[in-house]
Amino acid sequence: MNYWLVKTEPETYGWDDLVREGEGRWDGVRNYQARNFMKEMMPGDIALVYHSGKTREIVGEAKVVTTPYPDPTAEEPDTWFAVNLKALKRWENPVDLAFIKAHPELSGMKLVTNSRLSVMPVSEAHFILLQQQSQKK
DNA sequence: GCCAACGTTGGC
DNA sequence: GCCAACGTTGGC
Repeated sequence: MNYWLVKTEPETYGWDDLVREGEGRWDGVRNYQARNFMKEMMPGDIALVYHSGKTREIVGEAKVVTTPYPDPTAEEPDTWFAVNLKALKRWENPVDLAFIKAHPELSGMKLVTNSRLSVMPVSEAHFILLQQQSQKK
């Protein structure tokens, strides 16, 4: 079981859209590095959902429910991939980018060191820390 | 709105 | 294969 972080602009497709759809297709990734990570996803993996743009924060956890499959929205569907995600839990207290940057434990996250990557692995240690933070008042 | 960082494209 | 030009992402 692996942990991931996926980024999205909530104006385009965000947490609320995922909740509304129940199971949503995470598509549109057009970056090779992100694509390569996505291809490693397995059903049962957990993906943190991060909103970029006006607010910059991890808003909740979703579960990967399919293996990666060709992205139907791509012109070359053999090149790009999608997975389906199911919203698991909205975080009571979203963890924002400023917090992550300010904490030495977390400041090595790819979210900080490679700010343009839209799909990235998250270590279990980081995941646990982030989850604990989201449960604090 | 600006700009830094990064990725891609295309001329040579 | 190099690199300048350009486009995009995303934080500020």
